[in-house]
Amino acid sequence: MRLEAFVRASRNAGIKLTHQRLEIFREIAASSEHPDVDTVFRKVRGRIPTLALDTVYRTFAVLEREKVLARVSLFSDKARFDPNTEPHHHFVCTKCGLVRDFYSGQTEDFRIPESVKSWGAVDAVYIELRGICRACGGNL
Amino acid sequence: MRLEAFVRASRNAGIKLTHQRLEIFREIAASSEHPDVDTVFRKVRGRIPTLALDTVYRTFAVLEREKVLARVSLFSDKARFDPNTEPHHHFVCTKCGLVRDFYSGQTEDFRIPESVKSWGAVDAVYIELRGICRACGGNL
DNA sequence: ATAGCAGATAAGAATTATTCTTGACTGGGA
DNA sequence: TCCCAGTCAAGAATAATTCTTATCTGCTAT
Repeated sequence: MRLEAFVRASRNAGIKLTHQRLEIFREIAASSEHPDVDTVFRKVRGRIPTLALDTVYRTFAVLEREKVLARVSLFSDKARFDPNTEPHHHFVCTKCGLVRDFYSGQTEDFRIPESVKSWGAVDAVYIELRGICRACGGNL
Repeated sequence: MRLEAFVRASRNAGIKLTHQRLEIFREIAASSEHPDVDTVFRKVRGRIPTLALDTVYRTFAVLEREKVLARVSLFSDKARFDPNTEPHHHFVCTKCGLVRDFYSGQTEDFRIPESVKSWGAVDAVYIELRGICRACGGNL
């Protein structure tokens, strides 16, 4: 169960296990929909009426640093656009945010899992290779 | 050449081909680094000093709608977090934004292109299946 | 070539998401 | 129980994005 991992990670990292953090974690762990910060805030506030939105942000930041959870999508803050309209993929440096295009014929071979097929129709297979670019110390 | 596609698409869509739009498109088409809106704004402003930031946003919105370019990363505006720390992938509905997790053993088989290897070290293969969920009309 | 107009633009205000500041508070070790 | 580093709430501050309004301009029909 995820709650245990959370408790364990908190102790390891020397992070205080507060009521707020517990409820925030409970909320996001209970959902399979990756709710945004504000949604979590409103839900948890039902249980802790004095909760501040900033506490939700800070809690997520801490849990992300401790790898208890991960941010969905690396490119978060600023909008970026891609003039390349052919189907292609990206290599992304998780350190500096560098993005480079690459192509692969292998997407044809990808077998869509049955579970996914039952959720809807798949139009595109997008692959993101995440790593560290040379400038940041990858492949030295 | 991309500029032609842009000019063609503009005419097709009945969009006016203004000086500003041309320069904004030139700027992003010239770069392979998917610069953010503000970077494009500053560069183009060197050539058109009266350019407004909002024009860059509007131009990208129009070009995105006309499919002349695409937004890098679907989840743009709000931060979302994922309590699932095992390696996994996502099915994303491009209409309503629904996100569901799925697993696949096939990432092991993915051959990293040589070009990518030369850019840096790859740590993870993330796959995003994009389509339309049932609720939005997929798989009817 | 020119007029007229639908659509585009600049400028700055407004909105929305996120982070910072400050002073009060608390979990948990000594 | 005391202590204090770390945490919290509240609201201000920042940053990204969008909206409003008045002015202007590309383009089609003339």
